Amino acid sequence: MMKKREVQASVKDERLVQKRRDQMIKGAVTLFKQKGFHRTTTREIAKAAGFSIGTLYEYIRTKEDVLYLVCDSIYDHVSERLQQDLSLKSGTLASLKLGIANFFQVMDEMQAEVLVMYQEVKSLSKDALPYVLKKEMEMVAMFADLLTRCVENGELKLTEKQVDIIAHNIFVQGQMWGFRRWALRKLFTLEEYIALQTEILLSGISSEVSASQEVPQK
Amino acid sequence: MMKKREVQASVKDERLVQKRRDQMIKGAVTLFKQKGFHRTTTREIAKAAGFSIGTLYEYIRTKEDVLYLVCDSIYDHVSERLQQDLSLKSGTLASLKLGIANFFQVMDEMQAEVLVMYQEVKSLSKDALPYVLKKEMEMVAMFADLLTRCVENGELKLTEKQVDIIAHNIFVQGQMWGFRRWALRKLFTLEEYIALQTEILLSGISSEVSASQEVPQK
Amino acid sequence: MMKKREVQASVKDERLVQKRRDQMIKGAVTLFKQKGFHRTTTREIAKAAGFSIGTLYEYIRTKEDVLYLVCDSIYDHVSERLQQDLSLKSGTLASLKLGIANFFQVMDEMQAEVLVMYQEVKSLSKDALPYVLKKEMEMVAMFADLLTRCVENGELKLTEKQVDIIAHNIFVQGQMWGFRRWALRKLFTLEEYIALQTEILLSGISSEVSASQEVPQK
Amino acid sequence: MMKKREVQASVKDERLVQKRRDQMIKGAVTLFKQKGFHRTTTREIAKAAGFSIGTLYEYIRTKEDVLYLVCDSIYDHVSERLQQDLSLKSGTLASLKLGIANFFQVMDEMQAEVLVMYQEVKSLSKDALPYVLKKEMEMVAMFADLLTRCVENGELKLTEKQVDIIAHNIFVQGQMWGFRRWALRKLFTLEEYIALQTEILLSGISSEVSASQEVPQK
DNA sequence: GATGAATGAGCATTCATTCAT
DNA sequence: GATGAATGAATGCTCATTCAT
Repeated sequence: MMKKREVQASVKDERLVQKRRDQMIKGAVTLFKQKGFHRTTTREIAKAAGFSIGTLYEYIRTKEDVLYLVCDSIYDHVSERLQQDLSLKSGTLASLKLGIANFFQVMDEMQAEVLVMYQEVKSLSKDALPYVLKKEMEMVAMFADLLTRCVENGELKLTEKQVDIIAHNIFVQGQMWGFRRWALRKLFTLEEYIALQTEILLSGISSEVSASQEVPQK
Repeated sequence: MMKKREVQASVKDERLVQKRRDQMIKGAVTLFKQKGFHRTTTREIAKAAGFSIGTLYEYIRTKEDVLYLVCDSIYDHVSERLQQDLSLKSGTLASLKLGIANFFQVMDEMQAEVLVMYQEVKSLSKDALPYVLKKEMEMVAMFADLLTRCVENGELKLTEKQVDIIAHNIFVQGQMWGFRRWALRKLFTLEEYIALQTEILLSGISSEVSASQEVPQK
Repeated sequence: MMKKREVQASVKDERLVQKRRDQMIKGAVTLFKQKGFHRTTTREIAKAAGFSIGTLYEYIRTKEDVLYLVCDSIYDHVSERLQQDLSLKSGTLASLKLGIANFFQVMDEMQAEVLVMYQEVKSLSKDALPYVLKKEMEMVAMFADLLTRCVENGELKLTEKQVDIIAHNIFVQGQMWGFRRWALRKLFTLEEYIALQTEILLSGISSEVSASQEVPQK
Repeated sequence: MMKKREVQASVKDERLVQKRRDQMIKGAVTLFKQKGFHRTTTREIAKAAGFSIGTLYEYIRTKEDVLYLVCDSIYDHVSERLQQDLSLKSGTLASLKLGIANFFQVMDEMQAEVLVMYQEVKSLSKDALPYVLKKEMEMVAMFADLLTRCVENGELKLTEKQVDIIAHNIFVQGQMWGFRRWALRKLFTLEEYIALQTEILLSGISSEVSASQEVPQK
């Protein structure tokens, strides 16, 4: 796990800093969702967080810090959820399916946050960007690990490269649901989407027989 | 095909308008790539396009018009390329593979433009956004058509829903190469990426025997 | 009569200059009425006049020239109308009444133009302003002359100062009808206004008996 | 009395808002006098008021707000002065004369402000204009009241319409002194002007014998 | 003589950031 | 620690004027 990039605060009391930042992040996410990072003013963030503009600047140095804090917080939430699901599973096909399903579920729940993050990361300074990108790689790596364990267990037959690309695909298809929900919702429910993607993903890969009969035919 | 949303120009000469807008788009893409839409000033756009700020505003009404013009131009380029590839092909597996490969190729070539577009669309007004999103759906539909023809020819066995989701997947995996090249490049060349994705896509789907022997083993 | 302040034109043909300027003034008055001088652009003036912005500048040097031309033209019209009425009349009370009535009538007809002029004169340069103000004094002087002739004829008994102030009053009350028509119209018709003002003006001044029976009692 | 149209301020402290706006109005009047509303920039207003452009916008929303504030303030001053004079007087001829004299005096003192207002009101938005015009009607109404009381007391013999028109005349003659001082000053002192106008006004109207002996013969 | 594309100084307004209270 | 008034650089956009065709 990486060392956190520090955002400097004037206030000393660590507990207070955390509390204020949580308020700040909560307010900022709502605003960024609505209007994006650039169209949101620091005053609005302060107001949404429930304190004055002066106080806001006691806990951050620049507006960009808020974006970083938001991105960091989102990743923490998603990572945490994933870790719970993934780390404990043995390398079985069933656990893989569950992991994927849960990931898509998280992406659905945090859709707004994830959307915000992907549209605004590029606004992060050269300083913060790599940190955030590395976080993303960590999440892809979790899926790669899961797949690798399945391969080791003989449940899947994949080359290393295939493991990598499929891990990426899972991750991207999860994001896709968050990103393109406006289009996909017209075609599928989340459950259908999960079932279809899982089936396609595994159909050519698993040692099992094709699972096509599992696809819900709405 | 949709009717184009018009961007109003003060200048009457249509040929000149086209020329100046091309200069403008070219300059703007470069700048948006570097700094994003919001951090780019209209003055910078004018300068990059090779004319004065006053002249810029002879060809657009607002800064957002530039973004719209950029997005529109990107879609036109990509669509055009796709149409060439896709429309002429008969519904054979070979033609599908070619179509996918070409799409990924376009995404690689236009990576910067596509990246710009995806990070900035949300900055479009409520007026322009649906137009751009519809363009995207058109492109997904091209793949869906292609797949449907393969199904009709008996080369693939897919339900309608599967056609839809796979069309989306192809599209998103193309974008993924554009978006996440920074990560993927460390793992694959474009050719490998194309080969791997194609294989995974078709392995569980086609009526043929698994095509695993085609995967390049670098 | 003053020498006209010249507005320089690039075009030589005097007849053409006059024609184009008439178009220009007509268009400009309409626009100034609607939006005032400052909110009207030279492009709009050119368009309203029926030619291009380039052509506009063949006949004037600056935007302010248009305002001067407009003001000058309005004064010419009003002066001309007044001169017809006033100069020919002998110094009788009846002729005075007629003169006043006609002036108020003109002010009613040219209300828009006069309104424009009074709200925009201050925008004239230090160069043009005195010229326009002198025009105004000339018009006041016409009334003073008329009154003086009445005094000489024994129809009125007035000191010189009284002549001056009454001339001003007549002029200002005429303008008042133009300026404050929005308020006055709710109270009086033009005819009533003329009758009332005339009566008030003359009641304390003329050698006759009070003319109160002339007041229309609507 | 009308409800005030509110001009929104970001600053909360009402006392400070009033103080800053007073500074602002004072600076703005000076500038508008010199160059008119349109030729005055917001930066100049801020500077004249003694603070930065940013601070200016903490107390107004748009440049037009400054104009409105100026107009409003002028009316308040004039109204206040008038109210003191007019409201307390019984309906005697002497009090009427005093009222008129005081009004002309105010117009002389506030000449610059009044001039500014009359040349710039038309620049007010459709929102603010009616408010300002109504203020004007209120002032005319004060004179009408005064005249009516004189009629009731038998000091004047006037029809209702005559009351209305004379109230308007008084008001306009007051403004005339402010507006046309450049011309009138050559002919009269303020005192002479007041005396002459009062005499003319009352000579045909009052129940007294003509007051011509009161005219100052400078 | 007429046209209209090009120019760029100028302007209103915003907003991140600071700092005295 | 909290507040919010003050700041002024920065920005989108306008428009009078010019000049090559």
